Amino acid sequence: MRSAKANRTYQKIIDASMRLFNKKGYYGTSISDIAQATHLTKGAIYFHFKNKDSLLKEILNEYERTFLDQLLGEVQDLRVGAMEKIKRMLRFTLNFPLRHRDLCLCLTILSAELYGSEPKYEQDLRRIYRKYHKFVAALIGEGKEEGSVREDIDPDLAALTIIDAHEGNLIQWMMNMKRFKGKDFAKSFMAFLLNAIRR
Amino acid sequence: MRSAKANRTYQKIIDASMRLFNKKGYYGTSISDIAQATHLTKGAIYFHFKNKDSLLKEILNEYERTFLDQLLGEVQDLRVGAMEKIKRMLRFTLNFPLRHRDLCLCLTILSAELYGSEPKYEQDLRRIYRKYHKFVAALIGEGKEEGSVREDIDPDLAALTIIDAHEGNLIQWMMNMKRFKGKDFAKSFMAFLLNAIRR
Amino acid sequence: MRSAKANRTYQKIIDASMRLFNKKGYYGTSISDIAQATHLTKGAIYFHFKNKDSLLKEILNEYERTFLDQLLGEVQDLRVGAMEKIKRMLRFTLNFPLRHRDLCLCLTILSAELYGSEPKYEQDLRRIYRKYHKFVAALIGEGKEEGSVREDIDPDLAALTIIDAHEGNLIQWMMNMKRFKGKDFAKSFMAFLLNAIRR
Amino acid sequence: MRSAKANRTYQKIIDASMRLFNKKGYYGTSISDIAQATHLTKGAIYFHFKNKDSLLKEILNEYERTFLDQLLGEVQDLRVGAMEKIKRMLRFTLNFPLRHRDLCLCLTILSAELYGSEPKYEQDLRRIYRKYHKFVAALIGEGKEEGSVREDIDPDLAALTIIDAHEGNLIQWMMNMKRFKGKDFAKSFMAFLLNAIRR
DNA sequence: AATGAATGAGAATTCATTCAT
DNA sequence: AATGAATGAATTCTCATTCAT
Repeated sequence: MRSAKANRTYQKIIDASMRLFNKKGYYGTSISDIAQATHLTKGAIYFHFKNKDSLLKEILNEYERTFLDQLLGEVQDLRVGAMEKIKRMLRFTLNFPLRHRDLCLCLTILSAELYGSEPKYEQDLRRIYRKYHKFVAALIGEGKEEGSVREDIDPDLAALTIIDAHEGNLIQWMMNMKRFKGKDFAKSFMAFLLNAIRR
Repeated sequence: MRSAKANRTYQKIIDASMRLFNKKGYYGTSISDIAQATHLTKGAIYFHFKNKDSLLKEILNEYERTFLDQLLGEVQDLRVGAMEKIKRMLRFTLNFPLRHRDLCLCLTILSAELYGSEPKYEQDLRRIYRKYHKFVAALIGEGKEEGSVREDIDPDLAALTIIDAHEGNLIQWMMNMKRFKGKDFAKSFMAFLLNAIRR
Repeated sequence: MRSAKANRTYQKIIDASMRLFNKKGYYGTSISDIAQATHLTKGAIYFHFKNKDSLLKEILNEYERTFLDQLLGEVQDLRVGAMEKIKRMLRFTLNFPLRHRDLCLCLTILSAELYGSEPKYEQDLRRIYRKYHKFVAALIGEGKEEGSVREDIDPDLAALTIIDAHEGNLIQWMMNMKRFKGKDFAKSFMAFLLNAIRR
Repeated sequence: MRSAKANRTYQKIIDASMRLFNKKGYYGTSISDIAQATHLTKGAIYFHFKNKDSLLKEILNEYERTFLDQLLGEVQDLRVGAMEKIKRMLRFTLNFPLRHRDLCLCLTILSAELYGSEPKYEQDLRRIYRKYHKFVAALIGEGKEEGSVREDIDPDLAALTIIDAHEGNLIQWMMNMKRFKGKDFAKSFMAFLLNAIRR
């Protein structure tokens, strides 16, 4: 059982790392950078994390816990129609970056930077995306059966497209942060997607 | 005026760099890697490129020339309706990665990896995206005037969404290359976007 | 506050650097050379010094502290005549290289090698020489007022000449180390200079 | 027999090299720098000079020819008293840098930078200085016999001191170029030296 | 007489990681 | 729980030199 102090330090390191990974990328961020940002020494960081990799994996885990598992928990077992679930899913997905900006950008950036680079990261990333994709595709499938989603939509490909769009959205949002407000962005985006699939 | 031999070597370096940046990211790729991949020495790379930065900038330039300028050239002055232009724009955009896979992925990866990291790249990236965005937004605007695009669509945000989606699409495509064919992906994606905006 | 161990290592690096700079010049000496000479790794050198430049600057500082400030401290406020001060100044100056051989040669070599090359060093070198020159010129001025120094001597130019002579002396001493003893050299040199200015 | 054009290029390279060695030192100057300064390619430089070493040696030779041999030729066989010869020697020596600034500084800088660094340069430098020293010492010896030079002067050490002073003088002159005029400098210096040895 | 492409060794510097304290 | 010193391998980049043309 870790002490409260240790826990605080641990989270401080995670938070600083996310911010730095967003700003400078994974390879662009050194342990020294993280040490400086947390007012700790490099040694201290190695006390809390086995190595740079494990820092990354913890961030991926945090994403899975706070985004994916949360999303599934909130939507999956609702006793409402499929289209309503889809709307809630989109709302959750689009609101998430507003509350967890760093975590969210971090995942997007890391997937672009690390995907393909080394199998050790690939596996984790793939697992997360598969889980996400499977869930979205299932919802769209339900929608088709229910008749609220257009017939010519392939659930697999549509799910992929929605996730893609959301990913790219984050990248563009990051690049245009000063020009558009997150709320407007999210609203326009949601309407856009609903138009696309709704019968 | 560069000699034919120099030109060949130059392009060989650019090509290998794109492939490597895609696979391992910009920071993850060393000049040594590029030297090995091209069967040249590190010194030879530095004969053709001032430094690693300029290698990157040349790739960005190449993207601007082969994708953006080409797209603008082909679509802008057509004597057809706005919706037809939008369709051609989407077709060009979606076909492009099939013919220029490395260049295209490279841009996506680099924008995610480098954006925000260092102002020197930011400027170039921003310039390219602005140009792209301005063009797409103008087309959608034309479509609204013409009456072929839904009235509740904001051209600026919709353009952004289309570009986003396309970006994210590439990331996902990269991660799912083995599961879906590029052609199917593109087709599904195009239908999706047209549904979203068409009146 | 640096630990005792760090201080020892720090000084070991400074000492080795001076010896190597004397033997091979600043540009001729690599960090690898210094690492080998100190039985440390290159990384360890960079732990103690930001870069090669700062190593150099520390040596210049050390010269200022151990030679110039010491000299000023010992001579400036003596309650004796100007000519006596001049003699003591010369004695101090001429004895200094016998006790601080490396430091002294190092300064001479670095000034010849680096002067004009890069403004970053120029500033420091100039500061040190100005301070030295100002002090010597003042002493000679006092001597003139006192009547013990020839009237046709211009303090500024004479000070410069004395400093020059001393500098050149070191270069030649270095080149003739085996032929002349430092003591004889210094003695002859002192007589020479006194003859030159004494009324 | 080299063509006129080749000779011109050759000299252009030598001149540029001297200027650059003065400004950035021997190790600080690259063949690329020289190529740029001469508007030639590196290859062209290697056509005229075997390597960087031989460039240096040619400069040392030029110094020996234009300074030393000239000085000996002008003074050695004069049918005048020793003190007069000494005066002429000093005048020649002190005027030389005014007419051959680059060559002169070059020698000083190279001796400081290279002496001790590598035997191959040491030899040449030592030869030149020995020849110079031998000549000056002989003159002072003659002066003593003639009775115009103080009895307590040791010719060997005095010669060394004069050469030293002149060397250091150049370094200081270089560092103070803007503050003192060469002419004044030389005059003050000559008076200084004559005072020192004259009976 | 000169160019331009390329080599290969070595330079400065960074950085993940270790470990005694 | 954390520090500070050190390692060693990798990285970007420079540079003297070569050689076919």
